Amino acid sequence: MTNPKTDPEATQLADLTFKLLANCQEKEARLAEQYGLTQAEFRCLRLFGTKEISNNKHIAERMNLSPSRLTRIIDGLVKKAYMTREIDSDDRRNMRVTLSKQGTEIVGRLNKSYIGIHKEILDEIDDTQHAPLITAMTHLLSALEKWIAKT
Amino acid sequence: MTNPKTDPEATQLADLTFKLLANCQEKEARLAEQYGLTQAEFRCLRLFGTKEISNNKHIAERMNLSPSRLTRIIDGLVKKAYMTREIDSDDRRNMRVTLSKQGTEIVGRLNKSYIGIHKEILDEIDDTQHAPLITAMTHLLSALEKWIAKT
DNA sequence: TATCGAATTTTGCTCATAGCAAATAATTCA
DNA sequence: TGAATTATTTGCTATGAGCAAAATTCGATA
Repeated sequence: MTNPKTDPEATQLADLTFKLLANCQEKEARLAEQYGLTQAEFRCLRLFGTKEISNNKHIAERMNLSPSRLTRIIDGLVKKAYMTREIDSDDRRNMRVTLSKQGTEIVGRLNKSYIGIHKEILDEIDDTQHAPLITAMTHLLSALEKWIAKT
Repeated sequence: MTNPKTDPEATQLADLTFKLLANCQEKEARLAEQYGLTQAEFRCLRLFGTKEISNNKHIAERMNLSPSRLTRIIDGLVKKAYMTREIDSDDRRNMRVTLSKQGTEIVGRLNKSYIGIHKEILDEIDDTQHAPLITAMTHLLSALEKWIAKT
């Protein structure tokens, strides 16, 4: 194993992810604002996608937030009429959370914008680099997930 | 130009950056906690590096935060004895912010850890993929910065 | 040189974000 | 049935962050 202190690749990667993090945060903040959403609401809607995820707790786990926090985020989305909340008749402890008509509509537009941004970004990069970029980042993501899991 | 609605590369990239963002945030949060720092303090120290950046306002701009917020972040770092703050004799309006001895020491350890994590991540990825990963991500970062600048 | 305007930091206030613990309601199991 | 468990919500509290005003200093100009 080489000396970690002077490993130039690891140093470069560290620098890249640090800067990417800041820039991606900025990107999401701007997009959320365009749609009149808070960042948490944005994340929640995008994570929700079109699939119906049953309960509060499940979404909270996926978003890495406490259930109580999630209650209030969904409060906001219900107030904005993007989501509806009703008692699950199979298990009356659960709240069945679903997208409203306006909800699916905005998620559609929002995903289109989000993808559009990445299309613009890809346009700035040489075509031959697209596939390597995707595979490289897929590897990076899975390695990162592994690192987080083992901590 | 192809149809953005169904562009599979842009869709994949969108998904990847969305997930990477969440995971990188988590990674930074854990590392900051290990060192008894808040995330803002962590970012500030890492951005500061070993170089001496003169004033409050300059750091605030780099960190994309308001000067008043920065004042309090540096308050914390001064309280933890990682930084010192003194009036700039050239322009007495400025506060000259510098790392203390313990500050340089912790920044060194912290950078080493940060790089170490990325070394662990690289270890999970095939050697031949390292260089492509770095170049691809460099392109991604510059394209992303360009997108943000033009918004 | 005296004064007015601009720049830098700090402080007080306010609001958003987020978790914890208690309360409530519903289910499961002994 | 009754005790333990699970899901959600509510009250409280702490932290994160910006805005506006105050204090200090600098610079330019009349």
